Amino acid sequence: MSIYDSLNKEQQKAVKHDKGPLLILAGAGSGKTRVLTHRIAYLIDELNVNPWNILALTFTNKAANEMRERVDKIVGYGSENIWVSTFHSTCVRILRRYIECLGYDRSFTIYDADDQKTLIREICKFLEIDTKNIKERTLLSVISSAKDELISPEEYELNAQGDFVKRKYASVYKEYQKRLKSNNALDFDDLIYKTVELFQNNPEVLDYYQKRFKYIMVDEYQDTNTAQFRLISILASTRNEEGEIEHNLCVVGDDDQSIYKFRGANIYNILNFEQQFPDTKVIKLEQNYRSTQNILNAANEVISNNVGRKDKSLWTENEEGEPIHFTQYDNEYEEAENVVRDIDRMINDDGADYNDFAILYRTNAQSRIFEEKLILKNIPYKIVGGVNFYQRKEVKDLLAYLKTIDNGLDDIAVKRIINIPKRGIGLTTIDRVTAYALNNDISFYDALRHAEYIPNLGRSAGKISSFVSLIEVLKSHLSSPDYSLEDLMNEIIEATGYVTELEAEETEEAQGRIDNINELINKVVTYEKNATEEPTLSEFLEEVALVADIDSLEESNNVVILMTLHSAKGLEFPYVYLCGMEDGIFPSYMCITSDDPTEVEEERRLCYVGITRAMKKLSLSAARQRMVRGETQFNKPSRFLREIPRYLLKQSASSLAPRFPKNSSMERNSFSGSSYSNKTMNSTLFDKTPYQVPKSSLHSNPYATMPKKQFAVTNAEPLAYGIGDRVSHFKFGTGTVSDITQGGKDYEVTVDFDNAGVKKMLATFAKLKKETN
DNA sequence: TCTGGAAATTTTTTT
DNA sequence: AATTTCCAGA
Repeated sequence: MSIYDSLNKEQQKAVKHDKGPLLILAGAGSGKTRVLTHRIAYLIDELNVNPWNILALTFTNKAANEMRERVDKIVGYGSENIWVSTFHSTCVRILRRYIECLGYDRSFTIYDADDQKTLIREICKFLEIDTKNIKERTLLSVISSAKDELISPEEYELNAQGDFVKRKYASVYKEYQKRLKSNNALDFDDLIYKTVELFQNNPEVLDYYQKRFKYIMVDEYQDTNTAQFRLISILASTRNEEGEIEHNLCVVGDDDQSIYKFRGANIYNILNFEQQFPDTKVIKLEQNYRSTQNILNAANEVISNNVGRKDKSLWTENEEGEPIHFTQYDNEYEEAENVVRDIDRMINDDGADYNDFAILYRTNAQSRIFEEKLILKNIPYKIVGGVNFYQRKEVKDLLAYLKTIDNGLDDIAVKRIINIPKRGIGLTTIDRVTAYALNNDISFYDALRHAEYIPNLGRSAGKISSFVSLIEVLKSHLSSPDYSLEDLMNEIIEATGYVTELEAEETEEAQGRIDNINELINKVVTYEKNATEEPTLSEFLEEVALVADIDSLEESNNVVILMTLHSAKGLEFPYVYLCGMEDGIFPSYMCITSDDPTEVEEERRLCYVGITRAMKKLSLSAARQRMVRGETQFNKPSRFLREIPRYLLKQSASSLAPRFPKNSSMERNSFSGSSYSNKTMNSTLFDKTPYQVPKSSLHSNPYATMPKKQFAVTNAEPLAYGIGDRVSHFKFGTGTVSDITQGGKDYEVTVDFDNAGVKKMLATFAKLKKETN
């Protein structure tokens, strides 16, 4: 049997595509990652493509790691040479090698949103811009969009001629870019922008990567922005032996799941792909292996209200399943309490696991109430998103020390820690040093080193010089051979008394901060242990800069997951609670009041994403009354609820106050009223309730039934070896089988190889032979 | 230079 | 409601 037999017809077509541009329109749950990984395997095993010539791009580390893991399992040989990584890491890797061509130093640092804001604030002060009139975040978003569109500061300035405000923006953008460069720093957008610039200005560098990446694959293509599009298209324009331009570019995406417009994503990248790349082959994957028919029908109906989308419709062989539940509660507390109670009941009565559940919402702020109720019920949970670990004050402080040691040009980092802990170096002193640095065209840190020559510093000069010598001592220790990054971290904590100070506080909050610091030390240790080459401070800081919150989500953790709809993309859960379904919350107030109708369409796509996360049961809820930023709001049920056909919905009465919106019959369930009538308990929102709850397999583990359906293939033959047996692999040599588990259609075998370490692989592809002696 | 309390501000989503 | 910024006083 072949590994491709388990794929459906369309999936096979995509996998077996040879050369030229390929657009795979993959609906939610249609097995796109399977297609991507199998296509990589096919290229290598059947078309003899060198693994070294393959580049696979994703948006999150999580997606990249998953793809890497799955590719490792099915590709026979050389899978470690395939370049699987995120856009941002890929660009960093390229820039670390060649950024000197652009006049930056190779040890550049990466600025996060916080650093950007600090920098913008400094610039506003410098250019005497009143931040009451022009907000920092406006400036940041203007600059970010410009970079996403590959518009340089000079070009922006040219286009801003007649417009006073735009000219201001232009001056800030110009200064911002100038300072980033003198700080030897790049922001997130720069990573892409500068790589494109590098390729455009240095044909020999471009040529190298074009020859290397002969086959390029892009996941979540609908989320790419203009800069990323340019990056991909330049890279993918290679010449074949006959000297013709060839685009061996395979993109996978779903225009209906494009939800990152605010981040610069350009939906026309996917909508116009066929025009951009003539001779594109288009393959649609419409069979869904994830959800019940009811869930898919609801999703299809909702998304059909959008115009200007590629026509497609998901279908499934799965059962009809439960109806979609909707409950309107009196307020957000009741909503949270009942959702949590429902989860608790299903865990106790139906044998569901914690990680079968996801609570999804539009904004991070909605998570808190759920968190409180989960704690009350003693249910383990994890909140994805919100304040990232690396954004915590204590973590940022310590990282700023590391950055200062690593790249003395990073003024933002130096200024952050110069008075942490308190050294009696205040704003006045910092301003004087900054002015000196500016006048002499040196970095802030270099100015500190010359503190004795700076006028009017007074007693501060001595304080500064002791700070400088602290940093210099740490630097010199780091350059000695036996000194690890862990040692450096500990010495920083020791020298600054950071933890001691927190311990003295004796509060729970301080203890939490100490825990975070210990966690950071763990990350350093893990990094050093796993580093493939000599661990460096730069590389550690880079790894830290590019993590997303979703990356740390381990499927093995048996906890209830709480996150925003945005974070949920790409994931699936048996039971999904989609909360806060109210006009003004979801869709958001901003987009309802906007005169741009495409904004509601983007929210609708977000709704589509949310609905299609659910495998077995989807529960929707809304609150009549909700406190938002200290103000009580009375919201109507979301307009998206009206777009779900009533026969798919089952409305339950909220536990305390069984009240229903007024005109609840005749037209397609209209939730128009903000006043309520006193209908009886038994009435529903709709004029008929034809729904019968099917006797579905609620009690069984959903993961056990789904994958079997997905791969309708007979089980693999019994294995010729068992746990403890000695086996041999054509590449990894001999080893001992340490574990065998039944996964889907195949056995997953864990082998502890004598020379290659522990590997997990699928029995069918591993072709292990039992050692007879 | 540092502190605490009052006042202002939050506008979705995030690699 | 919660967080950040502002400002007077020590």
